[in-house]
Amino acid sequence: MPELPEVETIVRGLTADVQDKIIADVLIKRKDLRQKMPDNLAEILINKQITRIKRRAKYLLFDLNESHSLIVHLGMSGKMILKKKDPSWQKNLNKHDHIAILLNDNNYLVFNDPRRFGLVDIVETDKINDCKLLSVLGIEPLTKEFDTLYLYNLTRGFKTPIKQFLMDGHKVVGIGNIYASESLFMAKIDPRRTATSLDQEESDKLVTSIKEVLLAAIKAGGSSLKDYRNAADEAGYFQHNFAVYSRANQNCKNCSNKISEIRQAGRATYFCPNCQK
DNA sequence: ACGCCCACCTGGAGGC
DNA sequence: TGCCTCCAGGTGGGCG
Repeated sequence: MPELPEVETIVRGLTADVQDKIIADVLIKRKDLRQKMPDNLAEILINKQITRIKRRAKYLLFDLNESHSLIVHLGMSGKMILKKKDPSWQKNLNKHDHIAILLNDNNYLVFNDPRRFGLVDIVETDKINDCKLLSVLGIEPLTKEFDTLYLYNLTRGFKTPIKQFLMDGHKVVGIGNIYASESLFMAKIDPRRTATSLDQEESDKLVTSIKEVLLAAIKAGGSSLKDYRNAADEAGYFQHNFAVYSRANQNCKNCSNKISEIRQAGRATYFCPNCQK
């Protein structure tokens, strides 16, 4: 569920209230997520200060005393929510709350993930870029390095459809099923086109569109289709601005033709066959 | 290496 | 009410 804008919204939401706090206690209820939590996770976390909260791709990163970094991925259904102080915090956890982190102001962070496609891991901060999860990641789309020529060169030789290419985190990170459809609509590019078929002009439009769509979604606090919530447990509202996603058979906002829904690699894709070539 | 398919897991929605 | 099928913001492993 959460793509780059949703994770970024959580990072921004947590920063003011969580940065510089010290971890006072940790309760782990369930370790068997997509990847099993390390056995020594709680003992590493306790008494560490959360010095910085960052995002890389769709990962939340919590730097701890410049020694370790806590890595959290929300998968499809994960939430990371800051809850107000509660003397019975350990007893009042909900179903699918897998780990709770008590801070020294007695507020506590809860990671909830019904489908358990997410994960929680801990690595030494100076080795974070070499760790298995992060070392394979592609470029951040909101950096200046991600420009027309970068995308043009990156796509050379790839016959996979451009929509699937955009969703491949080994190439470009953060773009999931919603923002891939939205970006391609804005760039007027057919999602079924092969990646390598894009010329420089189209690469330019696509780079611009990706950045615009992601920034607009961050500004709107992310998209909440069903269960996405920010750090304060509130819904985002970018879903009201979708041009094509989940709008099958509705009118295109440009030309008023019907929006099409197709399946690509098992995922729904939405596009306007009239506008997108 | 690339491109494709599948699995992982739970819950909500809709059909009958 | 209940049962069944399909669907969902992600990702990596395994195959040819």
